[in-house]
Amino acid sequence: MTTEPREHAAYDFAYVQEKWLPIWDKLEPFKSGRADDARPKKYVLDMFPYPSGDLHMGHAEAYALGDVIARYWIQRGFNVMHPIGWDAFGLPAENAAIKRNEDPRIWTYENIATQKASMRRYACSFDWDRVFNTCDPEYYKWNQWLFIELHKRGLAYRKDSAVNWCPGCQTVLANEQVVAGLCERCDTAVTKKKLNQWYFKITDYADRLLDDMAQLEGQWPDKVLTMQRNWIGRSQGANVVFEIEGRTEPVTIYTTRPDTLYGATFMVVAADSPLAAELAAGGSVEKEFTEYLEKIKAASDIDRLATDRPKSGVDLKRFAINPVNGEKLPIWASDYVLADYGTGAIMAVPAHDQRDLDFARAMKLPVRTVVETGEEDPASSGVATHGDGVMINSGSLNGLKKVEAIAAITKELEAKGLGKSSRNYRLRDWLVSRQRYWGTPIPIVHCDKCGEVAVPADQLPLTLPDAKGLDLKPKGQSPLAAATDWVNTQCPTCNGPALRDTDTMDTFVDSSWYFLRYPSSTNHDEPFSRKDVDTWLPVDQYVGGVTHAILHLLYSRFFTKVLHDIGMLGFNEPFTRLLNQGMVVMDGSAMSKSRGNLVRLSDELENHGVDAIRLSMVFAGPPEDDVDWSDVSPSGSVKFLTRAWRLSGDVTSAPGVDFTKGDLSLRKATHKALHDASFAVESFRFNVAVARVMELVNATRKAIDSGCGPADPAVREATEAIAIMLSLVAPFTAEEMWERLGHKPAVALAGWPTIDPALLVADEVEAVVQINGKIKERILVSPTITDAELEAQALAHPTIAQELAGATPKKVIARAPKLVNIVL
RNA sequence: GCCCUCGUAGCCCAAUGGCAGAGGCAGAGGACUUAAAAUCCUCCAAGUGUGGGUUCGACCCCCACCGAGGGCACCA
Repeated sequence: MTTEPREHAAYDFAYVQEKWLPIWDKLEPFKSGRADDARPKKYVLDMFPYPSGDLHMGHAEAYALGDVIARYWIQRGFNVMHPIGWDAFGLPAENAAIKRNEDPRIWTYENIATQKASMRRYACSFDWDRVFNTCDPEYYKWNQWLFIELHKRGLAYRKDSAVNWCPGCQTVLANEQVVAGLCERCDTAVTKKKLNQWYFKITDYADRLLDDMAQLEGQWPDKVLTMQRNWIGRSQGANVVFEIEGRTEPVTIYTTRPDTLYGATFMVVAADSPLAAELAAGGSVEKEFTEYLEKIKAASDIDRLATDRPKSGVDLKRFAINPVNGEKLPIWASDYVLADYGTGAIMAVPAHDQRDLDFARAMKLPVRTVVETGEEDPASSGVATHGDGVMINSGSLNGLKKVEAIAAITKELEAKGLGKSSRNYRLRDWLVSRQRYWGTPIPIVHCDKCGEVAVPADQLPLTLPDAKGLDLKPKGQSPLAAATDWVNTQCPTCNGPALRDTDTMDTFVDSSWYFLRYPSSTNHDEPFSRKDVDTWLPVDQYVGGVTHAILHLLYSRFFTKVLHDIGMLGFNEPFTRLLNQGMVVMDGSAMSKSRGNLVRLSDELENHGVDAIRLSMVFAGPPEDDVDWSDVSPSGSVKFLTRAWRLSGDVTSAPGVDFTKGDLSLRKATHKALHDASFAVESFRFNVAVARVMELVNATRKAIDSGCGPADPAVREATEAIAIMLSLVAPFTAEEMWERLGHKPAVALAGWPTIDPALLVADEVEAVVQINGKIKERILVSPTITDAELEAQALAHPTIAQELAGATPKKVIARAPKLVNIVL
């Protein structure tokens, strides 16, 4: 736009936006420093977007918050890297491609261009030199390289397993794509299907993923740490060996309560485990068992997850021998025991485990209490007791407490070779295969002679075949399988005919290490250089939605640890500090087209301007809270920005004027605002920082209109401070103010004003005098007064003396210079 | 069922255990104006979900309950 400035009495945000964007393009204020930069580094990272269309309100909030942090540290003199890229592989592009019958690349790169242009207009302080997209062969080449590194170390492997299967979409689903038992996209009930798939062995890192969280304590939201702990779900217990009648091999069970071993009255094996099938085979129960197995396999996740589901199972008519007392325990098969947790078999102690008790009552099995807790007998109450108590009916354990009994029995079992202390995890290995087109091809060749062979590094990237001619519709097999020219290849080892793996990688692989690539985004020889990561990593501040609290963050932590072990990284946690912003909602619920409460970002920007929208997002409340757009007032933000902008036109002193000659009370307000705003930003209370700027704007307005007047140096000092503070939130307004104040762009690089500590202390402060906690008097005292002096002044005060009426205080608490409390 | 977070003016939100109010929205009145808009000034409001406890002193710490939101969910 080349319109001349209108005669605008009011601040014209549209004009100001068009005016500064090309100037900033030329200045490139946010290029992070290169090798010779002496400033201390800060790596501020926003979670990269998925290019699903243009930016929406959620992006507007996230990037506004990340920008405040990045711009703050730049002003504070740090060499800030604030990069952006696109998480560009994934199903929405594939679905759009199917619908439009074109290559997913077209939709993806168009959307990236759209989002990039919107980010520029939104004045994000990104370093545009470091951009990459995960669907660029130059990027996914390194996914493949990393896959092979994991494969070399046994951390990438294939296995048969029952995976989530959506009959509607004809594809496997990740756990996170199954919402309440339904496919998140088509709402079809998800079933299980046995498939041979690739996994990453994240379970090898379970303990470190848990224990290293100690480093993150206080730096990450507690909520996220708790969620990760629960997700990993480490439990401490013991494996116990039970002999089985008529079977050579004993069966090992896992329990967290070995102390209750004498209370076991039956054993349960997972119905879908090989063990259950073997124990049922050939016996009178085989038919009944097979029917049961068919029934539970047909059950959807919906049924399986129902909380009040009655227990079911089959008596296998076989017996296990309790190692501590030789008792014969009937063995049952049931679906309440999971085949892939622990050993897939449990000892059932109905008195002290609710599930076992429910099962025992349903099947009329005996209940034996072995911990006397003082509560009602579980056999009659139907409520299992979990608490501590005294062991009974337990041979050598009788009389012991829970902890003592666990130690004693574990030791006893270990001595006899019948058991040992053991740990289990809820965390499962990460299923990375996807039967989809738009992802990173798995760089493995299957050869009849040589088995699975990694594609040699010099043949990477293994690029996706052209989408033209491929049917991308989901049909249970990867679309890549149909690209016969691509699939048929030579074995890299024996040069014989071989087939490529046709699956692609989960897109979470792409995002698990992208933050390592930004410092080396143009490196063609390695995924990242050790020198670059040593310079920039770990990420000092990560900003993103809480929706990624578990998966993305857990996977990234896992990758970081693996790369640390390989020797490519010198640290083991990728993100030092984490901020989770809330969502933008409307009238209390998430925005959606179907709900009819969608607010379009482009409309809001059109109506109120970029700065007002950014300000509204930041000022709406604490960043981790949801922003309800019906509660915020963008027009109020416009009003405030206009008010601030007007100050810059009122200042009449010249740039460079000596501030120390300025009005003292306004100077104090300025320095206090700078001090408080710094503190607020550093503790993520951006809304409070904005409130401090508003106060200073009000104080400056008053000083101009009815105080020291526009020519006072303090008015310039205050207005310049306002421009600099506003540059974090409202860059256009701030830049315009900065120019009107007689400075050259860019205000983003002006530097945070130095705070004079002498101006932060008041000459006199008001101290409160309380009697028995009730305020009786306020007195003006020096801020440096001692406790004793304050106490003396308080007691000598006429009002207080009168109140006391000669009574001797029991106690006097003085907290100089704020208050005195006299206790009678 | 288990775990986590949060309840402060009409609304959004502030308050290192020390005067409950910083800021904003909405509302009322006034100045300016022929009038309106814009702008400026002034005013308005809760005793902190409920009940206990610790403390000289509690919005803040502890316990119980009520309410809202979120996470996990047959993990032995």
